[in-house]
Order: sequence, then structure tokens, then C-alpha cells
Amino acid sequence: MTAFPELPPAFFLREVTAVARDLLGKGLLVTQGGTRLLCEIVETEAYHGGGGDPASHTYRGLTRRNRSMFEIGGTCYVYLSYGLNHCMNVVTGAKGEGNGVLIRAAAPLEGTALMARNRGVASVDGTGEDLSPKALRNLLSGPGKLTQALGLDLQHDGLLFSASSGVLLVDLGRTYRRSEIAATPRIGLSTGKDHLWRFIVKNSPWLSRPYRAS
DNA sequence: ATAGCGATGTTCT
DNA sequence: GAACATCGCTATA
Repeated sequence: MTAFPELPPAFFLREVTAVARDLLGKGLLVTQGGTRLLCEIVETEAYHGGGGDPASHTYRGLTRRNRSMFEIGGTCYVYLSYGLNHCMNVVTGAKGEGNGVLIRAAAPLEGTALMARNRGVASVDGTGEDLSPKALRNLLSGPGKLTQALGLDLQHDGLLFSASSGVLLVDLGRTYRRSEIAATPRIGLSTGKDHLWRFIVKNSPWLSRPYRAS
């Protein structure tokens, strides 16, 4: 039970790809019913506002769903994907810009038993220690899995990342070198695939799909 | 390993 | 009516 420093507001008020890259190695901390769920972000995607990114939810302007993505940097944008799975973004930049960083995968650090329970997997001993490596890798290895494991849904849409909101981004004191990070095309898009706006920790076992050097 | 498919809310044509 | 920032199951190799 360690206390980690919260990322300062200025962290989010930068260019969206810089924030996406710098979120690698940072901690996402959710408090659910008094239990800490902590994970280390290892995979992100940047989505630009300003009309230059056809794959971005904000490309065609304000709608009911994307409202919070136009809020100020440091806001949490959660939406329902394919009518079934929730996905979470970290909004960046000034209010009205419409930039977001999709959190695609993370490494479990604390509260794995509850994460597994949230994912519909049983931890018999209640500590999560008995979960197989395969089961652990299946907790947070995708944007929809991650929100489910952390108990994030539309209730969290529009909140500011902060200690008081129960959803928090923290500095784990972990920094990756340039050579340990790769930029790749974003996943699951039919448009905007020409940009290298997906950022991953190359050798991480916790990615939504393993990295293969080209 | 890879491919196909069903589930289903929001947004767009 | 169709596409979509996904997931998990089933079938085929």
C-alpha cells in the first residue's frame, strides 16, 4: 500500500501524442469499494481533435457520446464500444480541442483478485495469487477488458482524474527509454491507419497483442 | 494460428 | 441500413 504522486494538471495540457507516449509506465489507480485497483499502462493510442483525424470520435463535432472528450485535459472520457464494451480515454489539451488518449492495455499491480472477479474469473483463495499467468494476462490486455477489470463505465465519463473522483493517474517512478518504446499504427480502424499513433512498451507481456519487430 | 461471427448502443448515410 | 477505437466463442489448419 504505497502512496504514489498524482500526475500534475500540466501533464495533460500538452500535445496528445506526447501525453500518449508519456503515459506508458504511469499508474492507473481506481478505488472500488475501498479496494485499490492499480495497474501500469503499457499501451496507448492518440486521437486528435481539430478535424485532422478521421478516426477520432471528435472528428465530426460534438455529440451526446463524445461530450466529455471536448473538456479540459485531465478529464476522463468513457464510451460504450459496439454497444457492449466500455473504453476509457485520457483527455488532453485545452477545453474544446477534442483530443484523447485511449488506454488499451496495462500490467496488474494491486487488487488482481477483484480485477479477476470483475472480469468474471474466480480467485479461489481471494488474493489472486492462485490465478494462472494466462488468466493474469487476460485481465487488462485490451481496452474493453481493462475497463471491465477496473469497474469503469459510463458513471466515470466526464470525471476529472483525481483522488476525490476515485479514478487517478499516478507516477510509479518508472521511466522507459526511447529504445524500449515503439510507435505503431492504431488498431481496429478502417481510416487513419497511416499514422503511428499507437504507443507500446515493446517487451511487455501485458499488451493487447505481442509486439513483433518488422 | 487464423477466420468468421454474434452481441448491440450511438452515430452517420 | 451500415459502420464502429471490442470481446469471446467456434470452426478449420
